[in-house]
Amino acid sequence: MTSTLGFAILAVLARGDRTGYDIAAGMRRPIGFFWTAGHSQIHAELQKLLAAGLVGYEAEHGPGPQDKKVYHLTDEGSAELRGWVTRPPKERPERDELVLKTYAAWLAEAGLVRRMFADQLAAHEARLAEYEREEAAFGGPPPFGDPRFGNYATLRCGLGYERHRAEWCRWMIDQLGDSESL
Amino acid sequence: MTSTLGFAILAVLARGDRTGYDIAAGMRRPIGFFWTAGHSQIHAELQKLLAAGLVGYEAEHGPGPQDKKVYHLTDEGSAELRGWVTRPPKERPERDELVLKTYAAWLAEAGLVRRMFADQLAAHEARLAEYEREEAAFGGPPPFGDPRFGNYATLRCGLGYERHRAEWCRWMIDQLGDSESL
DNA sequence: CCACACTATGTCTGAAGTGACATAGTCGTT
DNA sequence: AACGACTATGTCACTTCAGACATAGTGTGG
Repeated sequence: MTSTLGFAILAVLARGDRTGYDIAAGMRRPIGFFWTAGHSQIHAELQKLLAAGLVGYEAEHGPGPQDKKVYHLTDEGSAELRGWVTRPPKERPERDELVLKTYAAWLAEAGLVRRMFADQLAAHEARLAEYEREEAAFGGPPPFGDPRFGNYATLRCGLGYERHRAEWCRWMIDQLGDSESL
Repeated sequence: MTSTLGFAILAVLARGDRTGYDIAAGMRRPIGFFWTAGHSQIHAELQKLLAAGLVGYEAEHGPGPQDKKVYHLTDEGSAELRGWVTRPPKERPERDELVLKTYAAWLAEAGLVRRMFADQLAAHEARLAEYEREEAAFGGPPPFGDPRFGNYATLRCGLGYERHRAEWCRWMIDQLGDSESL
């Protein structure tokens, strides 16, 4: 009964051996914009994966009170991951604070709501520009089977998401527009 | 220190008095596609809101061992909600299982991945059709200040999201396309 | 030579969220 | 008259997650 976080870790390890620290660093945004976790969670999860025999590690001398542990996938871990990839994802409930605020926006002053959406729009446009730069660095999609295909495909998703979100913000600002106050 | 769930409840109550049961029912998808919660969580949260003086209730005789409690916003609750609406939302980390699977998709058979995306696409198209029917029922956006503005604006967001998602699924299927297997 | 940032592992507390269990009245159907 | 669906409130156990605390070596810059 590996959790989704467990599979996220396995997915990272499938691309190369890493320490818990490296996994956590790789999951910090904006690099890993589809799953995040603090290092405390990752260390705990690694111990579960270890107990389940899905990962192993080589201890090396490193900084800190404990040895540095370089984790790798076992054959069982690799098989588990491969099986998981094509199983239909379970629906996660949407929990979006901005949309919730929008639901209640009719209670507030139009000018303040407009300002909030303008800030959101700016943030989305900044991220969009960043993703577009990243996309340009790929010269088109890598072939399926290349690990970089995964990076490119998730980037495409992020790109589409930011565009949708920015467009919605613009629509909201339009709706609120021409309200005298700001 | 009201939680976001607390504000979700206040936002629902701002539109009319309701029992805990009604709030939970209203938050079941697909009606409330921006925040969901089980009834157990809602009853617990209502007690916190009550202790904080943000809501009150009238007990009526109803089914079950306890009285039925019809909750309403207090003036403090209304003020709290109004203040919260235009405060910038805190960034929630994205946690998207399908995107995570995509990141690891290079490990799996193209045919199986394609099948998974075809299923996802079908689900998005079904929801899109449903939202489009709902949108048609509005004859254009209600004016800001009308509670129905909130419903329409969130619907627009959902519409944009489903379109973006469906497009991305189509792109993925295209990438995997012409692979012999299925 | 000292301070600071970075690498690196881990524990603990508490909040948030999920699903099962418990209880019981009303209303419509068979 | 019995059965099931719906209304209605609540508890409990469990998992997930976030953030603080604890410890300590290495490398860089002033």
